[in-house]
Amino acid sequence: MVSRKQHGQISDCPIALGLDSIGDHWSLLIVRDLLFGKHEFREFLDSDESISSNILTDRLGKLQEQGIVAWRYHPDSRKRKLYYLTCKGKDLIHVLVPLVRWALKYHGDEARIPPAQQAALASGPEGFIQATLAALEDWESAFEVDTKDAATRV
Amino acid sequence: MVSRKQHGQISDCPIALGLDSIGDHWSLLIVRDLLFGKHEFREFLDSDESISSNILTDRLGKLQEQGIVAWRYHPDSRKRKLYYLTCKGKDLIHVLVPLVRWALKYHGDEARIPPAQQAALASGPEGFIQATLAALEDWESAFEVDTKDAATRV
DNA sequence: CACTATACTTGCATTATGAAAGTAAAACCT
DNA sequence: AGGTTTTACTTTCATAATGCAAGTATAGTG
Repeated sequence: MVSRKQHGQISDCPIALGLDSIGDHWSLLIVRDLLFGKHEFREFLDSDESISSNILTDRLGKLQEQGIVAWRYHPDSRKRKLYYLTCKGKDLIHVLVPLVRWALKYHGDEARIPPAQQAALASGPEGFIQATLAALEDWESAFEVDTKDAATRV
Repeated sequence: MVSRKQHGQISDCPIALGLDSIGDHWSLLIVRDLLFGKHEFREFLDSDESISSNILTDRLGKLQEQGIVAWRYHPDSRKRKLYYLTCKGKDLIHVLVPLVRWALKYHGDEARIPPAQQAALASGPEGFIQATLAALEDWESAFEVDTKDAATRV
């Protein structure tokens, strides 16, 4: 195990509490992948940011501990796991979208958005959120996961 | 100098770019302090999270490099610096507020909010943002800082 | 001109990170 | 059935970031 504490519950400020959950370099990027259609270990490894497998394992574990991520076996194979966001995890879209808007406003020249999201984004922040969550719900019913139960399967 | 690169520009995803600016344990907490009336080195040191002075120096430097924070001397003394948020920095309130809402929703039992913010928060997210920014602007005109110029004074 | 306050810096021990290689179990392939 | 491949991790080890304590430089104070 690489590590188990993040920042270590240093204050009762909600911002500090929030950062304690997702305020590291990788957690929000994994949440992003999960929001936009990636669900397997290998898919996260293959993202542009090229996370190491040990860090990915660690962060997936922490996100599960916090009830942000859960998983089930792939229906076709017990050697594949399908990770997905719980309600708590999906709610982070309301943090991610303002972050994207800020980054586009001030670093828009360096930023590039995958074509798949371009269209949804054109409909404004609210439309983008609705479209993204609707796509996730399609996936959830296709794979029969219920994001109401935040329980971690071990 | 403790460090100069954060994550190191690993992809052109706006989320990764945003995290590169503020995705560490301390930067957003400093921005929070600056949003809510703290302006001096010692005040940041005295926050509940008890940041180390070397880390504080480092992060203030990085935030200045990125045009999120600037400073001027205290009118009463050239040995005191007054740090303040640029427009780019103040805009992060639109990221912080959703983060607070998320944390309150899922960690509300552990969270505690200073009385000063309780009232403003009661008027809803938009009212809170307006009240916070209005208070900042009062400070800015009292100390004659112009947050339109993001230039770093050295 | 000593004394204090502010804003850092430095040194050093501890902890986190990252790249590469290794492993265990399931599935697939003659 | 037995070897190979795939998936999801673990382990190892070098490097980088962090955190505490102590030190320094400069401005202002008595």
